[in-house]
Amino acid sequence: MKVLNKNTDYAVRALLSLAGSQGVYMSAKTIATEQDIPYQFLRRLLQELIRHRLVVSREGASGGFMLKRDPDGIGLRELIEIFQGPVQVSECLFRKKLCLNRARCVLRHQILRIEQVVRDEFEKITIGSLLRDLADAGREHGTFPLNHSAPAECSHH
Amino acid sequence: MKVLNKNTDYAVRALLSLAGSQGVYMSAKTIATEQDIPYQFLRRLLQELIRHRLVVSREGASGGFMLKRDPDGIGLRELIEIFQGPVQVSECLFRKKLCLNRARCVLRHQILRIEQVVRDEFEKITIGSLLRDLADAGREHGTFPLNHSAPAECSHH
DNA sequence: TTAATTGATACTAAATCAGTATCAGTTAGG
DNA sequence: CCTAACTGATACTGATTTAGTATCAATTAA
Repeated sequence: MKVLNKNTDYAVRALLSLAGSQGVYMSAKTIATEQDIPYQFLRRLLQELIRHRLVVSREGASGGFMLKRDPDGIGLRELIEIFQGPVQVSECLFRKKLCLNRARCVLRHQILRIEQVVRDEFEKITIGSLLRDLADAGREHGTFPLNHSAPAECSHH
Repeated sequence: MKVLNKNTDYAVRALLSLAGSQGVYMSAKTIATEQDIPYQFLRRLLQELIRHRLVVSREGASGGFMLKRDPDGIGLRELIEIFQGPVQVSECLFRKKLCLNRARCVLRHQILRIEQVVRDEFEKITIGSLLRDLADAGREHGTFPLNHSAPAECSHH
């Protein structure tokens, strides 16, 4: 059971880059390099983030992307819902009103409870909180957060 | 984000049927009819449950399947791990020791915490607990739990 | 003018998901 | 001893999702 797909995963990292350089436009190429995300893939994600009004863009040379919303207001839950649809445990059985026989749908309220727990947990984790963690980790190691010169170690197999 | 796939989903329901008729062998056909699960699909799931020693089988005419373990000891977590692999949030980034640079893996400990929460929640839900809920729901409505004559309403689209 | 950039799509390969089909071996009961 | 009802094992299929690539047009700073 893998919870986050590449879309969400990359989106989180892209937003961390953007949150780390607020006020200036950052190009997709820069983000892609910094976070080791496939360039064209990233561009689609950014368009999606624009559609959801999390970031804004400026076209043309020296254009790029900038975070529009407060990093503390962007939770993992929202990103998951954008890129992977609503958090739900089992679609066919417990949704869709197919199971009119309540005795057959006994799992349902348990499942709904878990869905709520999962949503709440992901809601707690925001781009802002992650960025602070990242800054702390950087301080511990005497490096700047989101150090641009850091090697891209998360390469693909 | 869909948490349970059909495998897990059907497995839970099959185990509920088996737990509801402990001590006797129940054929795949009976379970399939009772829970409205595609017959051949179900047979593969049952083989998998045998391999994991959750159920035992008897071959030949009037053969079938029987629950081997205590229903209270079979949690959703175990079933998810059998049919969907270990509960993990994001494979590539935070696993596999690829991210040696700790500053780049800041999400990791947050993610691990969520993974634990999710595992714990699914652990709490067992075949035994579900069966009791089901019996309660049945009593409320004046029907027997897992009533064999109940119509199969969860048909597929 | 041009090089760097975003906007918008179209395309592909591989993996996973959900389901079907087949054949061999086993067993209870007539 | 036959046969019908089973399980065991495995191969196959079509649809969908996932992850990634490619292309072309429009915009803008220098």
